[in-house]
Amino acid sequence: MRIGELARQSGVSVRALRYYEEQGLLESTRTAGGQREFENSAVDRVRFFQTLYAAGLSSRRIAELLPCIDTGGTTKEQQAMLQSEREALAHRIAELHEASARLDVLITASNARSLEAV
Amino acid sequence: MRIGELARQSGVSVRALRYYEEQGLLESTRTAGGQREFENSAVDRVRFFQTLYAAGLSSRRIAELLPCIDTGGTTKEQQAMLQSEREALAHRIAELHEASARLDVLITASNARSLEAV
DNA sequence: CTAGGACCTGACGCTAACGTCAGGTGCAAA
DNA sequence: TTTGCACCTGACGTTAGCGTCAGGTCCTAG
Repeated sequence: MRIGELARQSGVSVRALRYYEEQGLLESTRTAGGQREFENSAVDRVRFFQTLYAAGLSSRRIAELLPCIDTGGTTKEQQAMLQSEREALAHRIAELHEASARLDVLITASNARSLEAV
Repeated sequence: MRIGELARQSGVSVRALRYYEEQGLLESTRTAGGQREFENSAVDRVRFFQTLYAAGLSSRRIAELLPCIDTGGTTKEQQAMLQSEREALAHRIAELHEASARLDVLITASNARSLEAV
């Protein structure tokens, strides 16, 4: 499929797709006229990137993890990278929980005052 | 305390502290010579900011939430803001879990292959 | 064959959260 | 009083992840 179709199906902009390719995250063949041609599997791949981006990974980091993603992470180094990334994610999740808890304190404190007023 | 001391105690750079003040997140008095003077409570405040930053909030967003933080969020709008922010956090946490799960699949798949080799 | 929408390659623009000078002042110790 | 480190105010630099022209080509329907 061409880039516009991939953009529609994966829900990102054409510009973003070209950027991903530039960063080495996506591959494509070219038509005789020089237009990009993507595999159908690129749709899932791009969606996966979105998930990783949402989780706070950078393009560079995703590119580093790509061999693990494509080959399944066979070497020890790749295993270690996946592990450390998962730990980093766990750390980030904990931070979010912390922030959420802090907000909860504010919310419930305010509710308490509202109740006092009654 | 002065800005360098605050930086040390809160673990952020002097530049960052000036930036926070510029964004309306921090207040300070000035000495006769024009140097910033901070309350001791600023240390916790800055650490709280770090927590919120880590959770993905922007300076602007934190500034919007400040009235809730300082007064405890009394008005309905403030309550609504805190609630919606907490929901946004929950959403982000879910995204992180999703990403973590995707990584797990890769890791365990690889382990499975390692076992096959045995 | 032609219109015109999709695509191409630069290349500059943008925002956030600071980093990093530069050039000058405050302040506390000796 | 003289160091000399801490602090001050600009103001430009940096990075990521695209957005957005500009100017030109491809492709396909009619």
